[in-house]
Amino acid sequence: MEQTSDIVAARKEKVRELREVGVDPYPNDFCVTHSIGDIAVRVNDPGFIPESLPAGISLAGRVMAVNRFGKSCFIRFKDRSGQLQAYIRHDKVGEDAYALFKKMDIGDFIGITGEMFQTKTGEWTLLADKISLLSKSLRPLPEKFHGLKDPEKRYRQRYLDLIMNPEVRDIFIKRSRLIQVIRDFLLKRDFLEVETPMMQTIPGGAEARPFKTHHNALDMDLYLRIAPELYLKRLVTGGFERVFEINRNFRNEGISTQHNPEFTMLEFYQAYADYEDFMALTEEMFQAAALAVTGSVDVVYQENTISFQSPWRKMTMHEALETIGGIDPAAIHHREGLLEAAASAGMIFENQGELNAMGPGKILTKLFDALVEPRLIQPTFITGYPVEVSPLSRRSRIDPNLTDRFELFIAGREIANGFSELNDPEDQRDRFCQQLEKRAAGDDESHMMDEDYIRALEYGMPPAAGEGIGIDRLAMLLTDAASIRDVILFPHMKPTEKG
RNA sequence: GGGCCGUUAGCUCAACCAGGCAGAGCAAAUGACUCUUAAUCAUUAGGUUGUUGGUUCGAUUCCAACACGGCCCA
Repeated sequence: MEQTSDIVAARKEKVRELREVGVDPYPNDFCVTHSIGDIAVRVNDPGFIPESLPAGISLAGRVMAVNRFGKSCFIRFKDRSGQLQAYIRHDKVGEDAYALFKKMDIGDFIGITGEMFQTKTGEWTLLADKISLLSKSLRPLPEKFHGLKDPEKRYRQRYLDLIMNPEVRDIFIKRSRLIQVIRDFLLKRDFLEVETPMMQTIPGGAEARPFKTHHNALDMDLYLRIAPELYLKRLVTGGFERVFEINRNFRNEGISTQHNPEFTMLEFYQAYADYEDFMALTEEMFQAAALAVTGSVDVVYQENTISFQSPWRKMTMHEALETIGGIDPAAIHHREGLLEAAASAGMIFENQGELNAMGPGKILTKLFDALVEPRLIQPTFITGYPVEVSPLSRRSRIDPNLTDRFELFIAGREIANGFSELNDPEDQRDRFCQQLEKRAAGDDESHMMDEDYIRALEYGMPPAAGEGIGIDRLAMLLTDAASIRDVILFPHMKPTEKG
């Protein structure tokens, strides 16, 4: 039980008094004729003609500020679309209504019916004929000027953050628009939006630790998905040649400014396309998204300006390690050289088991993550990923140790991962077996065997390309957010002692 | 997992270094005020200083552990 402050007690007393005189503090019968933004935009238009307004405007919103005088009062109230000033006069609304109005507080929802007029400073204001309390607020809002700053409180009580901080509200509107643009982009290209299982018996499609849960009636363990990939490719096999899904993935890993345990991923698959087609498609998609969300293909992100203008830089992993990572080309081609390079780069491997499970490909990508990734600021496609770290990707025709795969890096982070899909069921089985060996050697992020997926491939899957894009990270880029928590409405937080 | 920083009134912050009655602004209450917009004026109230211990005559202040959060590193 939280201690009740004097302020809350006083407001509860007001509720009691209102009920006593027959006023419902929580009615639901007020008829709104316009949004506040609708009226605000009209009256602020240079070509506004006052006669164009209808007589009798009814607006509803939350009271954000009050300037009281003896027998009149200015308030500012807002709804989803905007904010407006209203003027309430004792001689206009009547004595009884004005007396009731005196019980209203900042934070209350009210409905006002009246006419627009201009104050002596020229501000268009709603002059109230009639005011109604729509919902009584019992707790005081944070302070009007400094707002709510405490990050913990902002995340835990996001509703307060949204009420007080318009820029936070704006981020989530942009996030919504981003997802809408991506959805439209894919639908226009004949992709079908689908939903696949969140609860899986074999958590596949990525290398990550899953969350485990339990189905009571079936008495069986299930995993929350780490990726939808294998189900989406089953659908490609089933004849849905172009599919996509925008939905949550769950990974049982640490939390940071870049990681939330549940995050939103776009995955899409297209038959008869390859990874090069998808690099081109990705450029187009990101340009459309940047334009729709920020109005430009050049986006300011923290201390950098990111340009989504085509063409984007492309490098192989080897090239990037040599030119950006400063690794000796001779060292790249054998395990010992790579381990030496890793040691001189100050990388520490946690235990011998993990190290034993690592082939040269894994060490290579670890080196890349440490030395190159943070330095890829402008959009860059990295290709030439080793087969060892790409168990679901098609083998390169030129070098069977590499795959037809790319990852996209922007602002020093991985944003997307795409490849031509491996559709040879025998090769896929071998790859899974190699993953099982790594798992046995101590790498618990290795892929599990999925017999049904192989069976699907045995029926024949058309050649296809697939890609996954981290929506939260893309939203961060396009809203200039430093932390993933700033683009997730309710980021994961540990419960407090009091609950 | 490690390092650093933070947690004081509803909110934003002081006071802590060098222990001695815990303050301000906004919000709130009461009063004045029919054009304010961070309104103004007067008065009033509001605190288990994150939790638990320790040192001390005395702890918001010093020490320890813990909880939660932020940033950085792994």
